Amino acid sequence: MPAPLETTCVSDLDCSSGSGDLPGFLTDEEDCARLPPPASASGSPAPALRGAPGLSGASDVAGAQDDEQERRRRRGRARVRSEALLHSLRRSRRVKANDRERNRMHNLNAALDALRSVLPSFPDDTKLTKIETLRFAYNYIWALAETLRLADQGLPGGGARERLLPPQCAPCPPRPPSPTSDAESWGSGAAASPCAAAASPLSDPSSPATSEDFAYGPGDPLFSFPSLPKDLLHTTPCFIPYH
DNA sequence: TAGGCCATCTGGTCCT
DNA sequence: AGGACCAGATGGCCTA
Repeated sequence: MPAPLETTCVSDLDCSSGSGDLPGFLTDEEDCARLPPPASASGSPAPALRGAPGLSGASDVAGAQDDEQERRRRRGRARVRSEALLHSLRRSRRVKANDRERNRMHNLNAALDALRSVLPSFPDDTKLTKIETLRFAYNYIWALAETLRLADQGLPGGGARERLLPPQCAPCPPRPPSPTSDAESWGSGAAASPCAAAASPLSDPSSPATSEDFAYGPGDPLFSFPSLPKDLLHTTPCFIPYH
C-alpha cells in the first residue's frame, strides 16, 4: 500500500518546512516570523502584548490573551491553507506524472503491437503476450539471419529462403515444453540453457540445413494448436537477458 | 480458486 | 525544475 501523501509543518513547532513556493498566501514561516516570540520563551510578555492605552489590570491581561488566541487562530487557518495548497500542488503534479506514464506505456504497447504485426501470425490469431512477443521477435530475427547466412552459403536446390521460412510458420520448430522455469532457462546463458539446443533450428548449428530441419507447419504434428504459441515461446531460444 | 497477464498508480532516480 | 524512465504494489480479468 503506497504511503499517503505527506503534509509538512504539521507541528506547532515546525515553521521551517518548505512551502514558500506557493504564492498568494501566508506561509507558516512568514506567519511565524510576523508573530512575536512566545511569552514563555522570553520570560516576559512581548512588547506588542503590553496593555493598550487606557487599559490596565485584569482587562489588560484578558486583552493580551484574546490577542494571543486570535493569533493562534490565524496561524492555524494559514497552516490549513498552506497544507491544502501544498497537497493540491503535489496532487496536480502527481496526476500529470500519472498521465505521462500512462501515455508512455500506451506508446510502448503500440510499439509492441507494431512488432506483433510483422511477426508470423498464428492460425487461431492468438495474441502473443508481451514477453512472448519479445522472445518470438528475437527468434524470428535469428531465424531470418540464419536463413540469409545459409542462402549465402549457396544451399543447393535454390529457393532456400522460401523453403526455410514458410510464411505462416513460426521461425523455430516447437519442442515439448521444458520442465525448467523461465528464470532458469533464461538466466543460465545460451550454452547451458535448455533453450540452447533449440537456439538453432538445426540439430547442429554447424551442419548444413536440410529441408527437414525447417519442415514444419500446419501439416506438421508439432504444429498443433492451440498449444503452439506458449510451447513455442517457452522453449525457443532465450537469449534476452532475464533478471 | 490459484496463477498469469495486464493496466494503472506511485515514488525514486537520472537526465536535460 | 520538470520530464523520462524504472520498478514495486495493487486490483481486475481471464483461464485451467
